[in-house]
Amino acid sequence: MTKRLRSKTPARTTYRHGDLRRALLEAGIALARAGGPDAIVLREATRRAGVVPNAAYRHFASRQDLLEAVRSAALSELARTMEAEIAKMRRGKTGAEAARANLRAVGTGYLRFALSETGLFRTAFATPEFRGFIGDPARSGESGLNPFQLLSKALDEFVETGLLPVSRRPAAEFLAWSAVHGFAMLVIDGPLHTVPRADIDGIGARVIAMVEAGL
Amino acid sequence: MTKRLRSKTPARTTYRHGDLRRALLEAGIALARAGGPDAIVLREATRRAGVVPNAAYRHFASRQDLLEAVRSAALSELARTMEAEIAKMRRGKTGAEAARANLRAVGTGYLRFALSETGLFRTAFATPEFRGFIGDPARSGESGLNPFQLLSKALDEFVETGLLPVSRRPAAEFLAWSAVHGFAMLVIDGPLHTVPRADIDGIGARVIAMVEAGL
DNA sequence: GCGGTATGTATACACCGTCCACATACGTTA
DNA sequence: TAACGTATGTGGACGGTGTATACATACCGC
Repeated sequence: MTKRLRSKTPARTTYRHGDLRRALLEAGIALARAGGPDAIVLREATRRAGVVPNAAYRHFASRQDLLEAVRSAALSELARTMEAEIAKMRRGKTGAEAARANLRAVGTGYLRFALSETGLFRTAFATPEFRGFIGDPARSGESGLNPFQLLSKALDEFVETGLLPVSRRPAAEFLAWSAVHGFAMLVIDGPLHTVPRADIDGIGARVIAMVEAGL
Repeated sequence: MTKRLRSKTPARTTYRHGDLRRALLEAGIALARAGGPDAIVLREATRRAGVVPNAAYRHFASRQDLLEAVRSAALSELARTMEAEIAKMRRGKTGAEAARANLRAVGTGYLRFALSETGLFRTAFATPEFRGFIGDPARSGESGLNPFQLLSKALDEFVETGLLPVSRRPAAEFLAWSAVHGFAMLVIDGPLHTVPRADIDGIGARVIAMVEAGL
């Protein structure tokens, strides 16, 4: 377990930092990106900000509090990745065709983020603190919707275009989410970990197809 | 974060312990059961075994190594829970009906374990070390099959009884597993965390139905 | 009965999160 | 403009962790 911990900003001329909270948050995000939630270590974040360990406590109540802030940022970035995928896949489609493309985009965007930003993705789901998950602007994308809400919207459209009977709409989010989230987990640190990316994409597409067919 | 760490066996009359490896493993299992993978702390395990911290290194190369051993035990117990569910649900059924019951039992057994032994379940999937997952007797139930193999067998039966076309058999494990595993995750430390158990069981049944319909 | 090896002990190190007391600079108000 | 209160960063300490290295003890095969 070799650790290579170095300061980005070893010495500061001013006594005050300027924007330490943001600096710590960004250090935390960088750590999470590289190593997941466990890699977010307070002392290292302060080191990178060029500040003494305890300075962090002026801006975050605890390590957990910093982690929570990083988590919000990760969820927000996830939402943006999903939005980008939606915009791309939906182009030029209408009605049921658009609804299908939309739901697929939600799934593939989710997986794209999970597989490319593994550390942040794992951080985003590293704690049971989901209270306030719905409707927190800090966790949303540019549309103002968080990942969960993007999925909900896609499913609403499924009902509107007659692809899903109203009777099966309730809790449908969780069916779809379960499949895609579980798949991501199995790839990230499960039995699919060593499978080549091309195969992963193929199986991922089948997972999304399963959701469409089985919802 | 109050910690109540006490020795089970504070003083030993003999210099040798007798079966320290087992004692450490069982302490590790107890810790994991109560608090998940992060709760497995080497020093506490040795404390419970009534032994000095470094004694652990005679039996486990590192904390990670102990964690790995606990993980195997957890997977084994998961397999046994699934086997019990299979035996229960399959009773008196044959052919396609038995195959369906079998697959459902695999899913519900998995969920039963995930929701009742949360700490062990989270430990079972706490690391990307899935090399050797398939076919390790230490991770199997009484049938000699591990959780993955139990699922595979259930899907084979789906093909044999004509419930699933051979063309869609490859990698079907991962589709089914994704859905159920993801659902478990969303319940354990996701947005379904606060939903009452009765509702969870209902949605869980729909997840399994989705798999059957969409496979 | 002896010697080697397996097992447990003692001591120490670096790292972590966090508490407390202190120092410095900034903003407000007189 | 000077004084002061408050926000922010520092210094030092404590108990916790995993783990390395050197030493002590007991068991086992000859």
